[in-house]
Amino acid sequence: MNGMIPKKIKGFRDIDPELNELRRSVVKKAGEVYELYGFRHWDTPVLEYAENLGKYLPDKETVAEGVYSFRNPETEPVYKDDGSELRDDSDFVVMDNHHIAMRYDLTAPLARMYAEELFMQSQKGQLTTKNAPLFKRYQYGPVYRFEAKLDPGRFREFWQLDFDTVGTADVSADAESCMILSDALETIGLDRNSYLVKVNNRKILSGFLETIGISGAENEGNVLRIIDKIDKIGVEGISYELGRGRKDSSGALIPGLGLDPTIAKKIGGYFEQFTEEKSRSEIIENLSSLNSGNEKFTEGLDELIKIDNILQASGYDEKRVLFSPAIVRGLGYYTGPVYEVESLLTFTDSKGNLRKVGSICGGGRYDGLVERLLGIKVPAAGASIGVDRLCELLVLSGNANVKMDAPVLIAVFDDELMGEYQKMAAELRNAGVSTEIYYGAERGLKKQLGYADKMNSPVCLLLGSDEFEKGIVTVRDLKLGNELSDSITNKDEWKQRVQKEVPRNELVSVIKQLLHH
RNA sequence: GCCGUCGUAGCUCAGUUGGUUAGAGCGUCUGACUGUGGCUCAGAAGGCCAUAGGUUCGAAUCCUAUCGGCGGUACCA
Repeated sequence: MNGMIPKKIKGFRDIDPELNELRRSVVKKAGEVYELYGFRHWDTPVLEYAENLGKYLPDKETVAEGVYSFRNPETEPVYKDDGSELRDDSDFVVMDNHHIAMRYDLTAPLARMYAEELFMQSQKGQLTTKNAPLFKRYQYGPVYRFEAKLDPGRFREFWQLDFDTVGTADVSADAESCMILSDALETIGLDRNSYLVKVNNRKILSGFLETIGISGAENEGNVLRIIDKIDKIGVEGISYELGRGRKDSSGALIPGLGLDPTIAKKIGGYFEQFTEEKSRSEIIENLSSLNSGNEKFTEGLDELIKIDNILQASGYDEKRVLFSPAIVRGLGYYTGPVYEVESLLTFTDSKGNLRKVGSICGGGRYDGLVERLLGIKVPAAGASIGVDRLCELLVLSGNANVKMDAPVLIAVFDDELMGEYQKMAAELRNAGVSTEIYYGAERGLKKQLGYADKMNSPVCLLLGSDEFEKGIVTVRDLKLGNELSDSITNKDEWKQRVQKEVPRNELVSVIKQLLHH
């Protein structure tokens, strides 16, 4: 040992076969839905230059907050904005060990991939917002965040399953995002009543705040961050936090934003109207009546109306997609419609409390993300399923029904017969039956059957010299044995029922029959 | 990060106001059953009571720090 006991890093997990299977089925089913909408599967690397990933660079004050990053062991040229190599006074190319970071989502790498492809064109001025190519892709895989607090379903390494459309400003793409999320979740196996896609528009929020005198990215962000908590602390709670602050249930003091009470009241009053669920048309009506002619607000509202029209035309009612004017989404980069999916499934925790995991998908429109890398505004929209959180939820709520086929186990009695064991195994595998020969060191039959039991093997094959000479195989139906084990009375009789001798040349067909019942 | 709370066998937990040798159930292993798991019976192993200090004649129990879990809060591209 080198000063470290074997253990995994906090927030990282070993994935067992059952969870792997569940995750695989989630990704497969949702991916097929994405493909139905014309998205193609791409992958990008886990590591990226930190500069490309966003503003989260080490060595700045935002340091490593939330990201895993380090220096590239290899030195490479430093580039200027126009893509040419930076040179020092002696005209040598400036080399550096660039900062490298593990991706914290799949959207930033998408922006990099898109921007990388078009960089030269953009430098030559051949690329404009107008002719930026349309690009649709979906992608899944692990992303990494250096989270301080790890809730159930929240990890430092976790999978996301994204789809994005780059190169369109049409909010039809946003409407489609909501439809896709709904379709995907239902294909994965969620009931229509067990989730809700909720939609809002940042332009409406921003416009509203502007009308009451809150503008500028920082002020807006501060307020939005508090509004985002409305689900948790209610309208009253956010009023306090906007103003003087409040004390929470644990007695901790939460500092307020210190806004003028009349402004805080206006904000509270606005959201008060949306605390109960309303139909999309009611919300549109409601928002229209609140519209004082602010440009952003009007634009956002028009987009929402368009989204509603598309959803209606496509047959997505309020059971699937709702408008929810208090949805903010934490991410700073959203510029228009935002959406998230709330799971309504519940589970009981170890203390017997009924719990939810909350949001399982999120997305929205981010018209500025590619611009940061390319200098040209390229509109984009997309969404992501939090695969691991969803899997956790499916397991906890008892909705994870993946079937795992375990292999037939061939018990080993005699090394001399190993050739025969291999031959049986090959025959079964050729017939598509997954088969395993017991290679454990301890060969007591108890051990071997115990292993088969643990692996959940449906069948165990016993072949010793007796059977070999007689040209038979003893086939033990472990699955049937398990079913009968409750009613076991007479051991010998029970053994007779679950075990039979099968002629060697009929083995494959008998096993296939056994497995299919 | 901050506040609170908890930490006793592999797991779930008992453990009296500080008092001798720290318990149970489940699981594991062994045997009854030398080629037959689950049922049954008999037995065994397994603990520096999270770690490190301190208080005390005496600490699983009280105090402090650290680490880990949980809850809340903050942050979340």
